Amino acid sequence: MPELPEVETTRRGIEPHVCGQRIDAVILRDTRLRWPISAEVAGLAGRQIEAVSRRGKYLLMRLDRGNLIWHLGMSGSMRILPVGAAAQSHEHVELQLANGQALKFRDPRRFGALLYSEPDPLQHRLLNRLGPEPLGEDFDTEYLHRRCRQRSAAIKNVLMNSHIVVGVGNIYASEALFRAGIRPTRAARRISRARIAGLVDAVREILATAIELGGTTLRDFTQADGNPGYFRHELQVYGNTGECRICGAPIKHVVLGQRSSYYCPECQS
DNA sequence: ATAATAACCTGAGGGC
DNA sequence: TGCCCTCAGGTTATTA
Repeated sequence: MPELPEVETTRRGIEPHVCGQRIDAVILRDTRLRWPISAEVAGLAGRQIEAVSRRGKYLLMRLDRGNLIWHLGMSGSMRILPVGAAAQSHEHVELQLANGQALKFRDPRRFGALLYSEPDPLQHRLLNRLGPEPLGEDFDTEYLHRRCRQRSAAIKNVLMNSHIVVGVGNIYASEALFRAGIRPTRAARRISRARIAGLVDAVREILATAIELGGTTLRDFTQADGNPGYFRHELQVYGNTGECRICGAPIKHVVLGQRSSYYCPECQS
């Protein structure tokens, strides 16, 4: 479920509650995530959480010794609730903190992950080859144009490739391409530099706005306080089985790289 | 190296 | 009500 805006929303939601807190207890109800949760995680009681950051769709917690690397997968979410609150279904991990609050990780499909890394988590094999942050300076026209230049793959698949740029998932890829006026099926190498420039702007604007609105809630995503994200109301094409909000043409639905994709055949070429 | 495909898992919703 | 099917915000591993 969560793309960059949802992960950033989660980060901002939990940070004030967990930063500087000692972990009193770790409760592992189900360790069968994308990768099994290692025994080291079970022994983290007594450590202190010093910082919560994000790299792409990964949430990183720096402890006084070691680091936690979280991924929300397709259906993961985090909540802050008082210690003792009844556990929901699929609430696989709970960190009970010295302030009486608990960080709860819920993930019905278990595509998420919780990894422990003693060294710098950015050097972890899952993170060390990620592309630039879309809201950072390294993601610019020159960069994206270079990465697209030789590629015959559809631009939407390129945008969703975390080794090219992180954080852009199925919803925001469709929305950014609509905003940029580019069909998701277009071969990346067939897009002019000028239109790539527009795409870079579109990606940045869409993601920034989505963060401001607390992400997109379609089904089960919630912010850490339980509220939904409100970007859903801003969606132009994703999940739109009706007409283009700009020109009225019927929105097209195609499958690209096994993922549903939506575009306006009039506004996007 | 790049591109396409299968795989991981549960739940919701539609059709019958 | 219940069964069967399809689909869902992600990513890795495997194969051409």
